[in-house]
Amino acid sequence: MKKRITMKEIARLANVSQATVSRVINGNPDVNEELAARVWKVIEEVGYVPNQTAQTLKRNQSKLIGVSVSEMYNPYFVELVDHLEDKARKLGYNIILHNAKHNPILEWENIQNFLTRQIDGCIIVPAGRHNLERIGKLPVPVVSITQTVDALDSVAIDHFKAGKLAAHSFIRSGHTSFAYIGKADDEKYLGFASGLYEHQLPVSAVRVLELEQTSNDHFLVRQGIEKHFREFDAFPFTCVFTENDIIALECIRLVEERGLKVPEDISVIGFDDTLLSKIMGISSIHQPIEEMVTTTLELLINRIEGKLSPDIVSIQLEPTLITRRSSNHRRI
Amino acid sequence: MKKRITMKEIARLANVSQATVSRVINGNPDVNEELAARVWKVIEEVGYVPNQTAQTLKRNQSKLIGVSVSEMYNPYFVELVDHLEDKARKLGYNIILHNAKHNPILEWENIQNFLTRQIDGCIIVPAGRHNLERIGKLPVPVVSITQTVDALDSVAIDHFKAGKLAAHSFIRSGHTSFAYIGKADDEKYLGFASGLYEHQLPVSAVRVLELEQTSNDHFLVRQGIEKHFREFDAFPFTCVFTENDIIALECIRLVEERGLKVPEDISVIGFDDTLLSKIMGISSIHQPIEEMVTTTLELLINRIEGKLSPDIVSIQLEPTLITRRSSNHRRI
DNA sequence: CTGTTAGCGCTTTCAC
DNA sequence: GTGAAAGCGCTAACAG
Repeated sequence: MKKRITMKEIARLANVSQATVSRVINGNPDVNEELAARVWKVIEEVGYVPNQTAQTLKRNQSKLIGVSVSEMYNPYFVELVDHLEDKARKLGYNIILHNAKHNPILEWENIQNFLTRQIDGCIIVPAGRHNLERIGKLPVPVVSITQTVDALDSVAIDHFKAGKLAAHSFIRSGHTSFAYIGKADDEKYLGFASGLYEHQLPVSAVRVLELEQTSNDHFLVRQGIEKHFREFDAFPFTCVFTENDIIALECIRLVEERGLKVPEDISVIGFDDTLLSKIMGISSIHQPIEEMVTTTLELLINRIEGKLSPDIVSIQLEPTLITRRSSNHRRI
Repeated sequence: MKKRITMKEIARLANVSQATVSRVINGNPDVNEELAARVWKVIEEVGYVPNQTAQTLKRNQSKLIGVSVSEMYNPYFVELVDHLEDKARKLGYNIILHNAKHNPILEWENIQNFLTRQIDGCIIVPAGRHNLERIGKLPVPVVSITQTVDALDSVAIDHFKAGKLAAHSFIRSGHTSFAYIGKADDEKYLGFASGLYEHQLPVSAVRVLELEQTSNDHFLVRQGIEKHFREFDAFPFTCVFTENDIIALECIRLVEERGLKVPEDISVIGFDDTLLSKIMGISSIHQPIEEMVTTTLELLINRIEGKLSPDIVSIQLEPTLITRRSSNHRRI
């Protein structure tokens, strides 16, 4: 464990001024080549790395982006974070990650902590709506990812359209009685209902099984679904659209435990197209993660660099339905 | 987007010196209560947050811990990171995360980047052995988590013992022909073989199916296993121990696709006891994540604070076998 | 108890 | 082209 080396030390060893070392490191073109070479040599030899903290203080930019996600149970968010970290690093930024666990108080604390670290910008998967207003007033740009919200720049797929996709697919397969599991005040449910409506199916054709908890812990999700299923002797629907893949997976397991077959008796379409659905052969609405991440970072960095007009930017990407085994069945 | 407020500004507004504001913020007990109240009031009013970058520079400690993981495909590492972040934050530290993707060059770049950010310490899931030597020479303390390595402080379960647990369990269930899927130069394989040896079973009783790639991408894992399976008309073993749960899961799927039953025809024990095994009912070696995380942070922070003798600390925790459906079957 | 001051490591005018 | 010097926001002696 050797001591950290500073620029001053490099300057001394290379027999130049600190200013010159700084110029060399920052690629200032008008430094004598010979000097530059001497400086680089010393830097290599002693393994010097610049102190980014001091740079941050001086330049008033940290090259740090705060990322707040609402949870990590859903592999979808993990993929998101993984790509964000990778892509941001390639753009010269580092990420500082917090998991708000669906807790608005924690979310706000985390954001305060980000501020403390002098982040240049912030990307959030909002944990509810509680903090949105004050998040909009932060001294740094913020982009909401995966959720379109009024007061913030955002990048997300069109959830309404996604819901329609699921509805249309079920209808084309001959289903006439439907279920939706998840939060009902969600665009994707509204889209689903709207998709049915377009085909003259009444809203009453869809049974909403609302889950109490917001967490996507498998065990809790399972309990939540089970509670609804216990009310049925026979299932009053032949297909289920779920808020996410975790719910879809647990739904399928519970259906099968009751001796019914997926997709023959009950078809299922999930949401997010995560590893879970890929592994388990579950049909799912695909979210283009890489595109969302690229778009989000572009937007955020443009904001950081002040290149955008103050109007809120709301980017909606196209959802697609990936059909796999769980809904690959035609009724009648 | 308002401008960031500094301590100087607070001092001006509260009509005190900057030093006093600093004292108030840092909870220095000998400040006049009335003054302190006045300062706090201003802080609240303008929503001031201290600039941790400046603190870092001055105090020469960043309260930042670098975390480098070898991959994120395995949910085990996700859980690890999630707990690390949570626990570290509660101890006053933030985490800066990098995914080395099993790439030693990337791993080293990431560590350099950590240094640049003035991390106080570093926690790594080593991506191979390539960088271990120079990692040991870093100017900050480093703890290896999940893997015991010679040159570094480490916290991990006893993989050798874990392998034995799996072997003993299979033997007790009446198995006499075994397979291991994963890297063969792994302690857990050695333990497995040793467990068989203890019961007078020859090393030849275990068939090693080595996977070429280190990544745990489901698709690649599946391909790797398939390649081995294609060589068999009938499986020359009745039970399989795998390096991790992803391999276990894909193994089970492939066995079932061949029309065989798990656990009746082939029993399977995985490793890590991740969500995957919990959801899918796969027997698995449990790793006590929370305990590992707590222990690791304790160790690292003690090192940071210089409270430990220079000797390398290698902590081995107890593995346990969680038996679920995939190995719950007695032969003959 | 409170204010003044120096300085953490770096960048960036401003002279030379 | 290169060096000297000021200052980013904060903490910690040191005076008073």
